[in-house]
Amino acid sequence: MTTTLPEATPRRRATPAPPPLNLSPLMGHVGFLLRLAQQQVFDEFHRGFGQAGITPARYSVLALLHANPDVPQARLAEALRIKPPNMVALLAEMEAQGLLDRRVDAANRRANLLRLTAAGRALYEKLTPEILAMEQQVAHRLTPTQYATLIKLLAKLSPP
Amino acid sequence: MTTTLPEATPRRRATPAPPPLNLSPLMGHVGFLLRLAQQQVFDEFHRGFGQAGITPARYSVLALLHANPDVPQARLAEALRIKPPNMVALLAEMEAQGLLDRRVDAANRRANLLRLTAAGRALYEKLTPEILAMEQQVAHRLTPTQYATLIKLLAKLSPP
DNA sequence: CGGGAATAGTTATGTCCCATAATGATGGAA
DNA sequence: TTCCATCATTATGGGACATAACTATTCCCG
Repeated sequence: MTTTLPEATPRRRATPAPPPLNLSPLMGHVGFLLRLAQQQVFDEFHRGFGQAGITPARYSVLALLHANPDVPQARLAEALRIKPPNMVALLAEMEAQGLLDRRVDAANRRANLLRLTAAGRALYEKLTPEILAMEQQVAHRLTPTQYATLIKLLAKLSPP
Repeated sequence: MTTTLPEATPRRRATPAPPPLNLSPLMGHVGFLLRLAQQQVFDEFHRGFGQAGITPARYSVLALLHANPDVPQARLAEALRIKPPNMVALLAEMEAQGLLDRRVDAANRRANLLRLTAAGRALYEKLTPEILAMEQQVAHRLTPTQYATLIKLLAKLSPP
């Protein structure tokens, strides 16, 4: 291989200072700001945990089943705001990964009761501190107090 | 048609009080809260403005071109965090709607300079107060001060 | 009891947004 | 002039979300 230039330095032009756009009309819109923020967090999530086959949706299933064992999947879907048809593949994959069990409720044979396997619990407990750290790192422009305030306001925004 | 029952009253069972799930493990995760909040705002956006063929992405184009006429589309894409390939159909549809013009930059014939038509400007000016009102209505659980704080913190979260 | 309606999960399907790779046209720098 | 960067575009795939229709089960009520 030839001795190439170090990558950081611009090879040719210095990109003649493109004048920045005026973003102010969108900065008052909570919808736009939410989209930007979520894109950042999700990109970072996929970058850090996508290799391990973990997505935000799957992690949210782990978290809720860890705190709520033996819940039927329709009630999990409603808590996560995921439509029942979209839960099917999600849970089937996680079951195939050995993270949870779907067992028929003996008292109501229509319902599937969900619970984490030992592997699912272990994965949840391993991931949680890493994910919390990642989220705080994404919010590094905020002080801890501001971050806590943001969490509180976002929680207040959505219906209980 | 037969004289059916009024819809509001439950026909048969009173839904025997399903015990609520414990959501607390997710309430500390900014990623989950952002997803819930964005889903609310976007659902309301589509409910209120979808009929008119207006999506959040299209409105954001209107807003930025209103404040930044004659901007090349690559720089618009980068400001909105939309990849250039995904801008093509978006702008083509808006051009077909008569909301904007794409004209070749005489000084750089690779670039398309974008600007709103009179109809695009009029639509932007008509929509903006309605959308701001809708967003504040979605956030009705927050005081005006809390809403302003939320906007400020979200803006701080994303890179300038 | 027996039949109709609600519940629970699933299948099939479509849409929307986002992403990468490859192409063609143009411009700039050496 | 030649090489490489830039700009827009096409083709394509993936992921999250939605609705409609189907099956199986259970409940209610006459």
